[in-house]
Formats: sequence, structure tokens, C-alpha cells
Amino acid sequence: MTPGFRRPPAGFFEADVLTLARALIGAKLVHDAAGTVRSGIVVETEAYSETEPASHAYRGRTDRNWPMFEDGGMVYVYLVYGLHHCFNISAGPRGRGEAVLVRALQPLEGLDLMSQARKGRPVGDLCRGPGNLCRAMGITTDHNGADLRSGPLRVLVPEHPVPASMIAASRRIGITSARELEWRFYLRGSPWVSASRS
DNA sequence: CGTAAGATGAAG
DNA sequence: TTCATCTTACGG
Repeated sequence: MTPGFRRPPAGFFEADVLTLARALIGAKLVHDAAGTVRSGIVVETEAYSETEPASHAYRGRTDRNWPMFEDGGMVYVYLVYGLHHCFNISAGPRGRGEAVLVRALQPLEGLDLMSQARKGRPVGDLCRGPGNLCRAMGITTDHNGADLRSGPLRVLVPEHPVPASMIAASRRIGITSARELEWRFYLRGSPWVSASRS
């Protein structure tokens, strides 16, 4: 266990999705695979809920989105545009369709592996954007339905919480509905966050 | 069934 | 701005 980080307290992932999306900023995402370790600090997230139309959960549970409806802390990974994976963390209690999309990480460990997976892109781009981060971290649909508290993917929270004043909110990126909601959160001033689209 | 659109990324 | 690439979800 890395100094400065600890296992999340009980109930951490059962919080409502907006609370969790904020609480994940500054947390550490770790992937252990085949004796290798990759990790990074979460610097950008987005909340998605069954209550708004931009969410996969808006029209109820399906074969794809079912992890969103499971207990908080379950991994939801899906493929977008037939090319890129997106990594989400289920929030809230079982039966409620909510998840946090992780959009960017500050790379911490396993930079060599990440760089290899990302074809030698600059460090600043390794984990910038949801698809890029999955590629760098080696996250695929194989991880769909995994438990973040017991599997090869883990989340650790900082011992000293990120001050609320360091977390900024904005509109979500790349969606066509519910544009007005400011459900994207990022570490203020971080150079690792993804760029906005039009 | 057929098909349109998608929580993106990279190149031109 | 365009295109790669393919699954999902929805309509017929």
C-alpha cells in the first residue's frame, strides 16, 4: 500500500454519484496485472445518473449498462465508437443506475508500460481522455463487473483529502443531451486533464 | 432484421 | 474537419 493512500472507508462507493465523482478526485487508481503495476491519480471525472438522458442508465437496465445498477464500487467498462474503452465506477446502492466516468489520470507508476501501450506518446497524453487512460492502464471490457475492492483494479483514497476549493465543476464533454448540467469535476489547475470539445 | 448514433482519438 | 470501427438499442 502506497504511503499517503489508504483503502476507502466503508460506504465510500455507495455515496450518490455527484458526491463520489468529487471524492474520486485525488484518489489513486491501481492496476495489478501479471506482476506489473500501473497507477495514476484521478484528476478528472464525470457523473452519470439514471435521472438524466445523457446517461446509459436513463432507459433502465440493459445487457450493457447493468453494472451501473449494482452496488457502488463495481467496474463498468464499455466500448465507444467501436474503438475506445471507457472506465466507470458504479455509485450508489444496488438498484440505482449511477456511475462515475474517469476521464483523466496523472500517471504515477508503470510509466514504461503505459508509454509502450500508447505508442510513445508524450507523458502528458498517456492518460488524458477516457479512451487513452484505458489504453495506458490496460483496462478492457474484461474488467467489466469487477469489484474495485477485491480485484486487480483498486482505488485508494488520499490520507489528506483534496480541499473542496481545489475541485472545479463544468459541463460534461462529448454529450448531446443534458448539456447544462455541470457534472464534470477536475483538479483545478492540473495539466493532466483532458481538453474540452465543442 | 436494418440501421443510426455513440460518455473518442488522431490525423489532415 | 474527417474518419476509423463496431456494438447497442430501437424501430419496422
